[in-house]
Amino acid sequence: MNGSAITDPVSSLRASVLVLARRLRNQQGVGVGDELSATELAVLGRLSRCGPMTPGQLAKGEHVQPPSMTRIVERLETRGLLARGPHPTDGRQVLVSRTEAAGALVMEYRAVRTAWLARHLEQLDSADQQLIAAALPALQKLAELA
Amino acid sequence: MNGSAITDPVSSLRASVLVLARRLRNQQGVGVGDELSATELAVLGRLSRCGPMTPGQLAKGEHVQPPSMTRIVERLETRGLLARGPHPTDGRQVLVSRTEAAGALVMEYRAVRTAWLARHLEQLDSADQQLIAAALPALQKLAELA
DNA sequence: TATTGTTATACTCTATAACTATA
DNA sequence: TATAGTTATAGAGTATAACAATA
Repeated sequence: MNGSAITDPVSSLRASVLVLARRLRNQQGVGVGDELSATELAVLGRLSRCGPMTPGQLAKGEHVQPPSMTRIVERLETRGLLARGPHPTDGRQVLVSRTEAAGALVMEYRAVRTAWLARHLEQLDSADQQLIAAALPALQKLAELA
Repeated sequence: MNGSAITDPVSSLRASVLVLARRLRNQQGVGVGDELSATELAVLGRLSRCGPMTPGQLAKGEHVQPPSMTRIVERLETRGLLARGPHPTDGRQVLVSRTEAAGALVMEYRAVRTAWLARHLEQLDSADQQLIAAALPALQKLAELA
């Protein structure tokens, strides 16, 4: 009657992503001593993957505003998980890099959270698991689009 | 070198979901007069799809805690978008239902936000679009798992 | 005694606007 | 004058703990 007995695909994607993200956020810091938010973990992960970057690049990558990234970087620096250094050629910019201490912590966290998500993925039948796995690169592209 | 040049699938899913959700949240209320948050829209949408429900059922569905749902329901009631009524057989429970005013608003919002997401989906090549579409039911199941 | 919902409180995440410093 | 980053401020979203009412 209302036209959404079957929700349209885009709405379905939106709803699923919102719920999943909420659960991922609340799932954090289960057994690991130091608390690390979802975004903080994402930033450390990005630094691990891509090497030192400027706060601006990090902000673009995570799609947050620059002041938000300043905050995140600040907190991580306080905890000794990343270091701020000068940019070689541009005095305005800053180079943020992950510390060694962060390496171990990221691995620990990733294991815990990945386990949580993996546990849920395992509850799907293998066809569904494969569909999700197949769509991952596309989802990643979608998340990174301008 | 660090073992995550290729991020593992589960981490990739987590990262993409987090970024997408952030963007979906910030994308809200673009041209529509009344402001409606992502979760509020999700609740109204759920009521549209499933008919009147108790706050507890809504909380379970959206995977938020009961007090959070109380808040959301409160705000929506204040704006005349839903109504609280007595439960027919259990005096403790409450039946929440969408008002007619909400119907039009939901459609309007859905159009705006769906358009945003659709615009981004269109930037992917059609193979990627199909992969995402194919994975949607599985993602929905994943979001709904206990 | 268990369950449903609410109230009270606090914290995290993120944004916008204004400011500083360098290019 | 434009750009990178930061500071200051505010608001949205959600949680946990304690409480009330009904089963």
